Amino acid sequence: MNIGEVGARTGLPTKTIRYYEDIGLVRPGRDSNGYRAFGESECHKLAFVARARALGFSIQDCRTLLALYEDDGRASADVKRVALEQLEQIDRKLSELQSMRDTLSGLVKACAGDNRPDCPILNDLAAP
Amino acid sequence: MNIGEVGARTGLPTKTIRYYEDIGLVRPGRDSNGYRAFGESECHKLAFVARARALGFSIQDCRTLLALYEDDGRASADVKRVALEQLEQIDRKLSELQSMRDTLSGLVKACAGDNRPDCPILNDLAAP
DNA sequence: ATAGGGGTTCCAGTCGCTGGAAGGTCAAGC
DNA sequence: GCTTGACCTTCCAGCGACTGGAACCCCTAT
Repeated sequence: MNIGEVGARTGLPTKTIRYYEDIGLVRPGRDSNGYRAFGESECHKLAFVARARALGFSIQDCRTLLALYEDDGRASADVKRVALEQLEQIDRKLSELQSMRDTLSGLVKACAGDNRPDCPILNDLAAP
Repeated sequence: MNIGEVGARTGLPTKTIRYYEDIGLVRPGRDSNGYRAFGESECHKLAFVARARALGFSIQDCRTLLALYEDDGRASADVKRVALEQLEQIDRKLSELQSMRDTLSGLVKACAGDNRPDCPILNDLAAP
């Protein structure tokens, strides 16, 4: 399978797939013409990574998850721990964003948005 | 005022302040010994930027907001537009994170987290 | 023979810092 | 006067996870 087809199947840009090879996430073979040759399993791994990335897991987490996935003797607790940490990370980010949103939306509401210079948004940034 | 005091006043690391000078956000003078010399207004600008950054505005947005702040003839509509775009950005990010959270928390709940290898999280990543 | 659509490599840039090395400056204490 | 330590300076490199572009090779169809 060429890189283009893998991209089409996984939804990953070819650039990203090459990058994933660069950093050792996958190790496709090579055709005699120098083209990367992906087997089903490499393609599957990439799809796995694509889904993990879509859940916000870091590349390092993806490495860990892939290793666990390929380890028949894994404990699901190990997977769960990684996932829980990611969930906590998301929650931290969510609450940070939510508090930004609260502040900003208050300021936006307070701003007339007309052609006069008076502006509560700038006032707040200048001295909250 | 030396960079250290500006850092203490604004809460910004000195590294960041030097970086902000590098990219032209502020233009402190220099003492005869080569040290940066910040006046009240430069320090105030940095505090302004620090607060804008804390609301998630990009450096480019900060430039725009600073310029508007310093323009007595601005229209508050121009400020509001920048803020509204940022609010929308935050909302997009929030909903993306929320949907990650939903998926991930469902998977985490479904995972026993014991020492057996069977794991819904990995199953989902492998084929959702 | 040529055109196009694959593929390859390598290098640089993104964003917003952050770390570290190598060195100059200043105030306090001995 | 000398040392110590905290400050300051510059410059260069690296983070994460790609992304863009240049320059080139390969394959197929017309």
